[in-house]
Amino acid sequence: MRLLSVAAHSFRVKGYDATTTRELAATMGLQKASLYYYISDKAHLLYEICEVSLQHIHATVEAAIADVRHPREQVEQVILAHVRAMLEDRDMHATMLVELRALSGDRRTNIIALRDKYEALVRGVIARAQDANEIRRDITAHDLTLALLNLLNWTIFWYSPDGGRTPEQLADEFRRIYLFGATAK
Amino acid sequence: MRLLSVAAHSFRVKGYDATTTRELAATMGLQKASLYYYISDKAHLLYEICEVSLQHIHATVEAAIADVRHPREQVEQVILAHVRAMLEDRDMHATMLVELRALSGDRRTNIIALRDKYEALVRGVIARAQDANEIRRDITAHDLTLALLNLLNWTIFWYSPDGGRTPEQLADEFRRIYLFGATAK
DNA sequence: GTCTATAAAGAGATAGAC
DNA sequence: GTCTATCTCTTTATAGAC
Repeated sequence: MRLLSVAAHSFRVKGYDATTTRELAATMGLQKASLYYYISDKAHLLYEICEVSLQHIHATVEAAIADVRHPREQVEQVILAHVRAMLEDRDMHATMLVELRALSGDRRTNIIALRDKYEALVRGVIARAQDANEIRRDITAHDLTLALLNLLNWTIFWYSPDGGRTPEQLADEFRRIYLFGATAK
Repeated sequence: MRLLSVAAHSFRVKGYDATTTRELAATMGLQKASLYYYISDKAHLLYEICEVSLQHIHATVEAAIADVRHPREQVEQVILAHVRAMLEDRDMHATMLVELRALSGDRRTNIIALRDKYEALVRGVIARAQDANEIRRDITAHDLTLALLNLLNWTIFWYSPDGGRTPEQLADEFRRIYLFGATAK
């Protein structure tokens, strides 16, 4: 639905609270009241954005590792797929990352559950690579996962497609830094 | 000033726009009108929080590397000082990181300048370590800096002091991952 | 599906007394 | 410094016609 994209764009640039239903309606070429034919309330838009975002990332990363046997190669595919998915739709994913706190009640609970499920997917990949002795074991899979998501997620706030680098090039830099470190030659 | 801490806390938890001056006044034990004895407008609070946050991080990191000669040790000190400073006052620094977009005009310009100045400080450390061949040169100092700040900054959104780990322990994990990678043994 | 009109509540900020 | 009272504007959301 196009309304979701319009909302995601405004939510990323101005924030959820600072975006008014009037603006969204104007961008869609509608009157404010007409929005309520499509949505029950403003928070519903945010909820759907977060849901679509997390489901998309989960499915993309899951598909990327499906046919990969080697544990360390799985880690590499997670990095590439995650960066690609995020940067392909910055509006959606940046909104999900930053505006979750604006949700409340069941909506919030559901989105947090989806986020935890995705984290568990990544953590599983890391843990299996540790079992195969391909990833260091002096740091828990939990912390290695948080560090990886730190490294990848923040990118969405400074990346610009006009910067001359593709998501794939950036993902490869992150792959080298994450796996081999900044001191590697 | 205590008002700044109260505001920073609400801004981090609920967001700048979702926090009302009425709430801030109530938390301070004042009437809404009394706030305006201390501030000119609501955005002034956000501006001061961002300013104090960035000045504090800059000063802390600068002090941490002042007496360190060895280039790679400087990088290590940046990691430790940055993580320590951030986690010592999560309210202030998380607000600065997320709510900058709510500022406009000169206020926004000034804060972005402070942020750029801090990034330049870190980039200088990385670049000198590259010159000394202590840090890999197949990735630009610019990108190595962004990757490092990615890794460190996002932490503030999931770190809890109740989690059983100190900022120093986390900083050491980040140091190992950033310098030597997740595959190091 | 989309409109006009409007209800109902909440927001930031100011005036002026004490 | 802090108060009460209030202004003015903006917000989300609904009613009901077409």
